[in-house]
Amino acid sequence: MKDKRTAILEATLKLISERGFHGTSMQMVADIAKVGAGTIYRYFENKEDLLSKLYVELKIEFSEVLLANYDSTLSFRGRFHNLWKNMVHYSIDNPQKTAYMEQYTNSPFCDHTMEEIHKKYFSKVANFINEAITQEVIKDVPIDIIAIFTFETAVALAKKHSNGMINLNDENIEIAVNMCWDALKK
Amino acid sequence: MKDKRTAILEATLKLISERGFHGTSMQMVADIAKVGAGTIYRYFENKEDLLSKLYVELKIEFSEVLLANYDSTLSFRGRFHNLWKNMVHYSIDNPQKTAYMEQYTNSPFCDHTMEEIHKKYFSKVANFINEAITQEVIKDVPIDIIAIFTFETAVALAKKHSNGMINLNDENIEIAVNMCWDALKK
Amino acid sequence: MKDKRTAILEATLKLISERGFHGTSMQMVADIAKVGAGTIYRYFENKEDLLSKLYVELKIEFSEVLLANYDSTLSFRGRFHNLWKNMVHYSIDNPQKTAYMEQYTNSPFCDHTMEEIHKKYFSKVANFINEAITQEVIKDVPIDIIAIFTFETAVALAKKHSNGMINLNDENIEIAVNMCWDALKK
Amino acid sequence: MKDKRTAILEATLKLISERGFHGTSMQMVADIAKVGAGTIYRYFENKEDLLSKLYVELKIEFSEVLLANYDSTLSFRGRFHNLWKNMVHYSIDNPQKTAYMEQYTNSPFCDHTMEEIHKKYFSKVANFINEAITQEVIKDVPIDIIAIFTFETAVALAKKHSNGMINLNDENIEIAVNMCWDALKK
DNA sequence: GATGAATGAGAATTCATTCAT
DNA sequence: AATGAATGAATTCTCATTCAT
Repeated sequence: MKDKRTAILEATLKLISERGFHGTSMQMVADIAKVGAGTIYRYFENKEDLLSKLYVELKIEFSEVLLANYDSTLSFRGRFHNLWKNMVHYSIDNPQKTAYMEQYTNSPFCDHTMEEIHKKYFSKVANFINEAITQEVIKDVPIDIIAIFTFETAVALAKKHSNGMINLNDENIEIAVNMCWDALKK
Repeated sequence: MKDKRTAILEATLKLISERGFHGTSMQMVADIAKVGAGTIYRYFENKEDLLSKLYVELKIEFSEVLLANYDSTLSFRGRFHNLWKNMVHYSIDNPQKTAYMEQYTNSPFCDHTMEEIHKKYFSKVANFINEAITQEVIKDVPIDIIAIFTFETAVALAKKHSNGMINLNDENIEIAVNMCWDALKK
Repeated sequence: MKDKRTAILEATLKLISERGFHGTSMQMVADIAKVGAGTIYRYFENKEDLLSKLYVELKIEFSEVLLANYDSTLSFRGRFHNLWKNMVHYSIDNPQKTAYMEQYTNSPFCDHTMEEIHKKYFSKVANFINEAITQEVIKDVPIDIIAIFTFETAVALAKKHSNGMINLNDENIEIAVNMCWDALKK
Repeated sequence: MKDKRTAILEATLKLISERGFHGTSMQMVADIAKVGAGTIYRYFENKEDLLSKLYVELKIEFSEVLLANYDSTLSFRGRFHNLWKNMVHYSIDNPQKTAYMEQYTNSPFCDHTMEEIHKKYFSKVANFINEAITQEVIKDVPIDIIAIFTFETAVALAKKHSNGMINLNDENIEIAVNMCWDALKK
């Protein structure tokens, strides 16, 4: 059954986003998932594999959300606004998933295999950016620098929102997306 | 002696930046610091305290570096450029310290106590930003949003440089600082 | 079906002779036997029972081989030579079975129940020995001491051969059987 | 302190000779040794290392006992009798140690590293045997075959004695040592 | 102050066995 | 009869922390 696998992944997400890798034992995952401890190992090779599989699933989901309402009839600016807002809304609406992905990225589990996966699932976004560069709508700078001014800022904002440090209401989102666009546009 | 305390902090920095919280035991710290395992507990209450104290020291050092060449006769833009470049250069030159701070920030150890400390040591920078807002040189937006477009971008860039994903040469730094400024300026 | 039972016993023999009791899980046995894990428990009560049943079957086979070419027209010496060589050849030709039996004998599984079985299946050999004692061809000593100078030496030789420590060619076998006989003969 | 190390080794010997490798957990060893579970790992790398170190210590002790009363003024036959009786008496007097060594030898832990150790500590015995061969007192056969007719028989006898299958009184020992000698002598 | 041997709770993982299908 | 997913007790081993020296 897919049920148990899903329950395990959900328990892992919940626990790790709240307590960190450190503070989450396989037993805890099993308990929250209402599953025997050994059952986890029927679906995942070991703890590292569990964390990695969860990360990949979340990244895929995230990448799909970004382009949910992609509309090629819009201006680049309009498309960028949509993309960026999707990112922020997802991050706000899914604080656990966001926290998990951030934590995973900054952990020794996240090796170079993961970068491949990252690139694979974000290729559509990369295409959009490259097109905008070619059309001279945004600055002609390395795409990784562009990424920082889009992804990292969006995620960081959502994180501060979840922390309660910022109130990301519509007004503030509008401010932020415009700051992003100012940074990128030619 | 201050010596042992310093040796412990340095060993902690080295080990954790290379192996993560997970992979660093108190025994390892003691060995690298050439100190008995029990000695750590004369200077720090426990592991969490050690990690936290190290974080605070690094944050203070970092905050002091930022304003190293602060020159009130320069334009806001010029002062911002200096500030931002200090940040990037420090991050590039001190990859272990940067890695440590990032890791700590994304860990469950980093609770709200830390935010206070953060604010305390960055008050001078905050003053500079607020003055620029008042003088209508940069956008009038919450300071935490400003922070994201300055700190987070700078650190993220340095991290990608350390990873080898970007080559942060002078040209790229100039590009990035201008993107930052475009995001902020009115 | 007898098929599955046989497949399970063969898989057990193969695995345990190669990997030991320790290194052989019921799942491995099931996999090699191409049988569901639960199926083993239709034929054997539990792991211990499986190991014990296999041991008994091997001991029976072994005891039958010993007297394969028993020829009552031969001298005692001739009959002993045949018997002993059968033993050595069987041990050399069936290293897995020999390894299994040795391992089982030296394990806590092998309790006193097994000694009964041992005696039962080797009664014919015991009769032959006792007859030789009565006829004053071999020394009049307890049969268990005789057994050591026949069985144990044969098996130990075969084991050293399998290890590669001795090359049990025909010459060496002849040497050894004569040493045995010298030990026994009056 | 050597105390704890010794206590751990003694507990291991006792438990494993009674319950086997399988049936002996590190926790049991710790409990019997009256030591914390972690303490074992201060003295031994892991379970395998513990078992191996114990084996080596026992083999050394055993090899020393064999030649305890070696007297070069005696005939070869006399020296062999002493040697062999030492072996039997040690095996009878130390059933746990004997059981342990037997068990270890027949386990997957016992790899080829051990053979080196075996040869090292029994070199004096080997020298004695080789001398007897040179002097044409015993048969000129491979030393490993000689070894089987001395060591294996002695240990096997002692084991049967411990099992209660044989009563190894002085008479029976005399019988057995003579059988051995008959097997070896020219 | 400094040490490091000792501790034992807790971690990840395995595996014999069961039982619903 | 046969299966194999599920289980959870048991295992090995780690490591933060203590405390006698």
